[in-house]
Amino acid sequence: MNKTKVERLKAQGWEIGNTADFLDLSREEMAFIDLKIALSKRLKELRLSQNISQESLAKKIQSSQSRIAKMEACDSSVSVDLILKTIFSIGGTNHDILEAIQSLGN
Amino acid sequence: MNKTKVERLKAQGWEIGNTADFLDLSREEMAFIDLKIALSKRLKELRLSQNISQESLAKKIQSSQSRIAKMEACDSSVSVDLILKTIFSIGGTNHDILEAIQSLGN
DNA sequence: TATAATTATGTCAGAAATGACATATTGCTT
DNA sequence: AAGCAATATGTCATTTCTGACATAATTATA
Repeated sequence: MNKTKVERLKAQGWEIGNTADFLDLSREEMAFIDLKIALSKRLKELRLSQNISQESLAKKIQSSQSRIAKMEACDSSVSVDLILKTIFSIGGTNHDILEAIQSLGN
Repeated sequence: MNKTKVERLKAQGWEIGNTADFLDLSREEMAFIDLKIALSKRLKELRLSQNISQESLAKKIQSSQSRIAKMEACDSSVSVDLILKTIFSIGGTNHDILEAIQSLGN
């Protein structure tokens, strides 16, 4: 554990070869990934606050447990669209989205 | 092209408001579309504020004029991912995203 | 400890999004 | 009005995302 951000991103499939590449990540690429991570965290918080398993949430939105897991892990194979739809489906509101983005600062 | 009815109407400035039920749109579908529309509007505002054509923006992000047009029209064939990436690419920040969402109220 | 429940990871066929292109439409300047 | 730049709309081959499934790893509970 205690992975660096680079390692976490790499583990999730983001194309980051080394530190140099990491530094080469443009501001806009970084902003997008940070936003996506914030949303996936908020999704997990919402689910846990309702004591719902990934499996039952998956059924609720007609998806699968593995895809929920990937959403919450901010896997590169999931879209922001899917994360947002899921947040709304679990009862989240614009306020949740706002808070998630505000947590990023700037 | 097959946009959804609500997206076409909304994009053209129709006030859908609370009559979503006749279109069978659930609360979460509505929330998602409203958010997407707000982001696409903000993208257009950002581009216009910089006096940039869709064509030159397209080159900047290695896309095409038609796709920029579809983003700004909130076409159903474009993802929120693409809209967000484009907003950041044109110089937008989290603050722009926040403002767009806040404009939705609630 | 075991063993059940939950979550994580890998894969893949089908579905959806993408850039590109053609062409239509609008808006602007003379 | 004509001509031109900008934007809108439609289509399509390729790329990417998705649900589903298997199974591994983790966590909870007996």
